[in-house]
Amino acid sequence: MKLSEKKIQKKKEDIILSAVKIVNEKGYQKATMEEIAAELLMTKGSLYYYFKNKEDLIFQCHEMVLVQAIEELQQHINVKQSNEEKLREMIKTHIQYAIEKKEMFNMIIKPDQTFSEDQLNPILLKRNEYAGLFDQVILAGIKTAEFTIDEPKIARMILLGSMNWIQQWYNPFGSKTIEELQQIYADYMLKVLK
Amino acid sequence: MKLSEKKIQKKKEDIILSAVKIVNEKGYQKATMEEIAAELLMTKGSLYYYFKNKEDLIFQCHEMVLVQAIEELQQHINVKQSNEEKLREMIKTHIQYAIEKKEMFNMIIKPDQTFSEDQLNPILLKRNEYAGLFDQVILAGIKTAEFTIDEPKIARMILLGSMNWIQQWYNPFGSKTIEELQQIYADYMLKVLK
DNA sequence: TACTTTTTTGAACTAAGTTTAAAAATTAAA
DNA sequence: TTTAATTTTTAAACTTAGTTCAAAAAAGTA
Repeated sequence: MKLSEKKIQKKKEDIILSAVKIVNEKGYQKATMEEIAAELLMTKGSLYYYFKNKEDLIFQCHEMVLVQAIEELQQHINVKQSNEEKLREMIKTHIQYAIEKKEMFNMIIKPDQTFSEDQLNPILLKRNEYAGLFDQVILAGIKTAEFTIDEPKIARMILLGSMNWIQQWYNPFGSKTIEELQQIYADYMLKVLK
Repeated sequence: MKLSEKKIQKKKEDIILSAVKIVNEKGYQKATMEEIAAELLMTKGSLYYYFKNKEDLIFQCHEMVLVQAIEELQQHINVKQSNEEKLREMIKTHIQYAIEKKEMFNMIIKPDQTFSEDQLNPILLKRNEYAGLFDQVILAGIKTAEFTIDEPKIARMILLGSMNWIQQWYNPFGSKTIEELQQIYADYMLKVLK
């Protein structure tokens, strides 16, 4: 009983990892069930033993990636001192994700293009959890007078929106390195908050 | 000759309008050729007499919408006086589009999720044309010392990115009206530029 | 009216997601 | 260790949406 459940769990994770890999390469639409299965030397039919359908599989990929991202952000909140410093680190982390996990990130930020009604709600909850970490730091910064701003929620959405946009134009061979972008964005975003 | 060409042109426009309508309602994926045709009391096969394939049809929808948007922006540049005022108006217009033409806007801002290599280039050119209008005003504002900023291109991408993001969370029944949002965004974005 | 060209159609084809009955592999029992 | 039960995988069939195509219908022309 216990053993076979672990085995099935392991298999699910393997499939999720394969799917994450292929979605990262090709995006949701072009990642076919066949290719995801082939990666593991299976046939696509087998995937339906573990997942209800493609949407369910990708949903669980989504969960895995977003949970990791939240954990990573959380660490930054715990470590740094001033709220400005915390936020700078969070901005850097977010930009890193936006650039390096582009396709998966895409599903996370625009879930409505991928998922249907019933899956959308838990996704939006997780996303709010992520955004809430930024809110925490912004509100704390307002309390300590590091930031002065009337609309913290909108400011946060400006922050995330502008950062999410980076992956639309970022070019690894462009004139700016990731580090430079992280620096510039952190600076400009703090101008909004101050 | 002339007459029949006009007739065919008219028909193409009808199809494009039908497609724009349905894409606006359902997004690219869920807008089927069948439904687009049915709207005009045709069968889907007929569409292929006028357009090479779905991508081509949607591409031409894209062109039509983006050309209109550029024209509208251009008018704001011509009318207003200071660069700050121009930019405020442009921001308001952009936000209006982002909210009211959500699905079509989506295709425009994330064309890589919809189009393939060969169609992508002309699309990116048009998009640059649109973005270029913002650059114009930002650079003019730097010259007149209305704005002080080292990275005008990145600032522009922050502007557009944060505005494009609005449609992800905007809710017509939420606590902020479009007009309030336009005002707040214009204010916050100018904090970045100043 | 008869002929030609344009437009539309409906059926067939393809590709990808999904279902399913049966085969294969694994596990448990005798 | 053989047999039976259960789990897992498969291959084929099915569905849906995009696409192609030959033929029919409609429109235009002489």
